[in-house]
Amino acid sequence: MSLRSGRHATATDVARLAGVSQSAVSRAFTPGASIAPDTREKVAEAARSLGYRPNAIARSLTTRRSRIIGVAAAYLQNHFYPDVLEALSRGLQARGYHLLLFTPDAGRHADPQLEEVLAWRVDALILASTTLSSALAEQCRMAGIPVLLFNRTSRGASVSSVTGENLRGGRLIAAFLAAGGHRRPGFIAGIENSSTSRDRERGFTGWLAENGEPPPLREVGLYRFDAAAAAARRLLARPDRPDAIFCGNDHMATAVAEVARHEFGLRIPRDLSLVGFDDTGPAQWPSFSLTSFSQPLQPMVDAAVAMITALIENPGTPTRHEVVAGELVVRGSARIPPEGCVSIGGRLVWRPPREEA
Amino acid sequence: MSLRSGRHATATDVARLAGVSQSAVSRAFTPGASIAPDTREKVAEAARSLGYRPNAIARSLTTRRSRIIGVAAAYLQNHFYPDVLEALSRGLQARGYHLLLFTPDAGRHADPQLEEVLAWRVDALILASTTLSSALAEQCRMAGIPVLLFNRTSRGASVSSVTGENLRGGRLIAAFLAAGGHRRPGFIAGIENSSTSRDRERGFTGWLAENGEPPPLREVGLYRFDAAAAAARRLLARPDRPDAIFCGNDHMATAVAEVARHEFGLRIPRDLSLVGFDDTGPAQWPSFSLTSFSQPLQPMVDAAVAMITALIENPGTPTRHEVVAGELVVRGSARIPPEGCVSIGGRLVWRPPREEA
DNA sequence: GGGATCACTGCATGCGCATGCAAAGTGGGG
DNA sequence: CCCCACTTTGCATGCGCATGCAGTGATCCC
Repeated sequence: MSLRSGRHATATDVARLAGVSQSAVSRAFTPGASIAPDTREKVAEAARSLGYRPNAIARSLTTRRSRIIGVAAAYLQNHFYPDVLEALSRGLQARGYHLLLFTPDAGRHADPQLEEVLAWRVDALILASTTLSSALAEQCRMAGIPVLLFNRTSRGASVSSVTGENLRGGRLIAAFLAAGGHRRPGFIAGIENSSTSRDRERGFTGWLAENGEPPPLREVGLYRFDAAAAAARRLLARPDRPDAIFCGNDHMATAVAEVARHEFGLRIPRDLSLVGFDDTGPAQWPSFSLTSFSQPLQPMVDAAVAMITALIENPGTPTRHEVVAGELVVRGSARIPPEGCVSIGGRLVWRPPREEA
Repeated sequence: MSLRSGRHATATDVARLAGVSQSAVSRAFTPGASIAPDTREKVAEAARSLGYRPNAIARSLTTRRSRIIGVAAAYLQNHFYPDVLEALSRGLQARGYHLLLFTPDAGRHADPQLEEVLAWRVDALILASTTLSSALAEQCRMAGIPVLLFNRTSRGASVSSVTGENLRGGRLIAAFLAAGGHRRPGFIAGIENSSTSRDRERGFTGWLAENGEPPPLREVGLYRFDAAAAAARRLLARPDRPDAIFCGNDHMATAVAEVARHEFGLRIPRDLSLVGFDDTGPAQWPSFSLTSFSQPLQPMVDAAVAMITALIENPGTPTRHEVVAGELVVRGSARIPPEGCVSIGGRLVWRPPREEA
C-alpha cells in the first residue's frame, strides 16, 4: 500500500504516482489554488490509493499557522467547564481549528507552563478558568499570540474577554432576595482575586448598600465543592444564620444545598433561600431546582469563537470585552417575590419591578 | 527584543547572538546531547535574552514525533469523562505529551473526522467515549498509529483497552440486589452496541439466570440523562414496577433518582433501590448517596498513561486489555443486605458471602 | 496572423530544527 | 614527544509542504 512500509505517504510519493510535481499535489489540497480540474482528479486518485493525507505539522511549519488553539482549563469538576470545552471544541473544529489542552500542574503554581504554550506556536490561547493567573495572559499577549479570557476579565483592559453579566447578575440577585423578604443575606465568594467573583460580589453588595440593606455575611468557597461546603457549615452554624445565600456559582450552590439539607436539616427554600450563578448542570435537576443567573453557554461560546478567529485572522483587532446577557432564572430554591416574575420562552425569569441599570 | 519584529526568535538567531552554530543551540535544548557546559550556558543566556523557545512544530517535523495525543471525547455531561480528561491530561503532560481534543460533530456520524486525526500525525489516539464506533480505532491501527480504548473494548482483540470490571461489577450488583431481597430487578442499558454496556448487562443478567432469579425488566438509556429519565418513566409506570434498578452508569442513575422521587414520589431506597456504575461525581453527594460499582479514576488513568507511552515508545508492544479492579461501594440508595458489607479504607463495600468468580 | 492575455505547471527555495559525519581540540599513556 | 581515544563543534542535509517566479501552451482579439 504505502511506499516505505510504516511511513505515511508524502506529497512527493503522490506526485510520482500521479505523474505531476509535488507542487501540484500541494495545490490539489489547497482550496482556491490554481490547478486544472483533471490534474486535481489525478492527484486525488493517487492520494486515495496511497492513503495520503497532507501532514498538518509540515503545513503548519510553512504557513506559520498551526491551526491549534491552546486552551487552559482546570477543575473540570465544575460542570460549566466541560460544557464549555465541548462546545468550544465543536465550534472551532467547524472552522478548522483544534484544541490543545493545557492543565495546570496539580501541586505547583497554577499556571500551566507558559513554556509549553509558546513552544507549540498555538494560533491563540483561551484561558477558560477563573483560577489561572492573568500573568500568563499578559506574557502571551506580549509574545504576540492572541489571548482570550473566557468567563473572566483582566484588570488592564489589554486582553479580550467573554463573560456573563456578572455585575448585573449580582445586583439583580440582591434585588430579588430583598424583594423576597430576606433580611440576612449571605454570600459565598469564589476565588478572591478572580474578576468574575469580584464582579458578582460587587454587584451584590453594591445593590444592598445602595438600598439600605445590611451587608451580607461573607465566606469564601474558592469555586470548589468542598471549600463551599465548609463555607456553608460556617455560615449555617452561626446564631444569626443567613436566611438566604447567594453562591458565586452553581457548583458551590449545590454543595451548600447538600450541607444545608443533610447536615443542618434545613428545608429549601422554607428555611433558607439559595441562589446560584451559571444556570447549568445539576443545578437544573429537580433535586436542586436552583434559582440562578444564567450564563448562556452557546452565545458565550459563539462569541468566543468569533472573537478568537477575528483575533487570529486579523491581528490588528482591538481588544474587546464581550458581555453576554443572561437572565435570573427562577426555580424553587429561593422564595419567590410577589411580583417581577415573567415567563419567557418557557422559563420563569425575574425582572425587577423598577429596573436599576 | 526579538530580531524580526513580531516573529519568534529561531535557533539561528540565538546561534548568531551566542556566537555558536545552530546545531549547538539545538543540542543545548536536547537533553543528553553532546555539548560543553559553558556552551550550553552561553546558549541559554542568548536564548533568554531573545525569549527563544524551540519550535515544537518544527521539532515534530524532524523527529517524526509530534508528542501530541489525540483524544476523542463526546458527551462530557457524564461527569466521569471530564474527570478522566483532566487526569489524563495531567498524567501525559508530566511525560511531555499533550492532548489534542477531537469532538464528534453533533449532528452527523458520531466519529470525529478520521481525516483530521491522521493529518495531525498524533503519536497515539485515545478513544474515551463509549459512543464512538470502533471503525475509527481499526483504521488508525492500520494506519500505524497506536490506539487505546478507554472505558470500552473492541470485539476483535486487536486494539488495546483499559476498562473497569464491567462483567464482575454486573454480577456483583445482581448478587447484591438479590441478597437485599429484591425480586423484580430492572436494568437500564447504556448504548446498546458498546462493549461496556454489554458486559455490565451480561454480568447482571448472567448472575440472575444462574441463580434462578427472574430476568430484569429492561430499558435503554443510551448513557444520557434525558434518555435515562425517559427509560425510568417507562419502567416506573408499569404495574409490575421493579423494586430495584441497576443503571448502566451513575449519570443515568441520577436521572432515574430524579424521576423516581420527583415524578413518582418514590422514596429511595424504601420504594426503590438504585445502583449505578462509576462511583463518581454527583452520585457521591448526600442527595443521591448512590450505591455504585467503582471505576477508580486514578488507577485507570495511570494504566492508560503507561500503556499509551509503552505503545508509542515501543511499537511492538502487544495489545493488552487492562481491567482495573473496582469495588461495590455501598451507600444509601439501595437496601443493604444483612451480610456481606465490610469497611475498607473508610468506605463501605460489599463482598458476596460466597465469592463467585 | 501576431501579439497579448490567461490558465496551469514545475522549479527552486525556505519554514525551524535534528542529526550523521567529519574536523578540531584535549588529554593521557607509553 | 607522539599517537590514540574521547569530547565538542560545525557543516550539510533532510523532515513534508507552500509558494513566488518563470515558463509553457492555449485562447483571444484586432
